[in-house]
Amino acid sequence: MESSFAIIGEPNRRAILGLLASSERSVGEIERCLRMPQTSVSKHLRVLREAGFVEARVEAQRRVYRIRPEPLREIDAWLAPFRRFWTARVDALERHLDRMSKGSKTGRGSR
Amino acid sequence: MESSFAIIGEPNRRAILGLLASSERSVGEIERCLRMPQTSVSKHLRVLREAGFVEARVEAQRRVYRIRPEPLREIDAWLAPFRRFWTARVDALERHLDRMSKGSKTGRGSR
DNA sequence: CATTAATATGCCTTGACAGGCATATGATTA
DNA sequence: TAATCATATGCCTGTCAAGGCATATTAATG
Repeated sequence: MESSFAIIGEPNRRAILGLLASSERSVGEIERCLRMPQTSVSKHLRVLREAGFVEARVEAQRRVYRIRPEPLREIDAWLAPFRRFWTARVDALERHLDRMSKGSKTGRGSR
Repeated sequence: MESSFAIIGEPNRRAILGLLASSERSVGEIERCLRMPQTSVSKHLRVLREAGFVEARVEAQRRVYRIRPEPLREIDAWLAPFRRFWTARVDALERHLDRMSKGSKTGRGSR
């Protein structure tokens, strides 16, 4: 399961990440929120953990999972070259860039 | 092959999209640039096309493919709730937001 | 019309992985 | 220590999709 991209291809995994986006949760909480079998949650969490999307803090018998941004950032970065397709308010400009090719260093801090 | 996320899970597909990000290309050009069998390119393009990532213009015997932004935008949108994890320069602010919840419109960029 | 170029499609095999179930591990409390 | 809660792991099975290969389709050109 190499790439970060493949990891978020799985809907349940996205759901888990979505949940954790708002705040950290224990496995049991995730299980209940998403109504998915505990064993399944644990497995997905393992994948997410090994890919660096989440990390766990041990708290008594439970493990509280939280987001780790790096892989998501990587994905965000990959999207960069495409942003001009919807960021460019001026259509003409976009068309222009299209044939002038490489000029993708669109300086201006977008985000 | 439902979701847009699953689509970009495939490395070759990302490569194709990456190529098209700079400018539109024919199947043959993609084939040569990426050194991947034509039949494979065509299949991936089909998947990308059906998922709305690309569209083709017919030009004589060749089909020139170009990016269609929508699905990529969808992915970009999905990332939104996570951006605060790396956008927040001030750690304290982030912690704060964590319990104050929604306030993610972090507009103002310095630098 | 025959040939060649450009692209698409069908079939087949193989490998990955999600889901279900049972069970193991580890920590807690009585 | 036994019983229980919380989480992880192992095995098995079905599914689905990528890659290879041959071939079909469509357009251009001689």
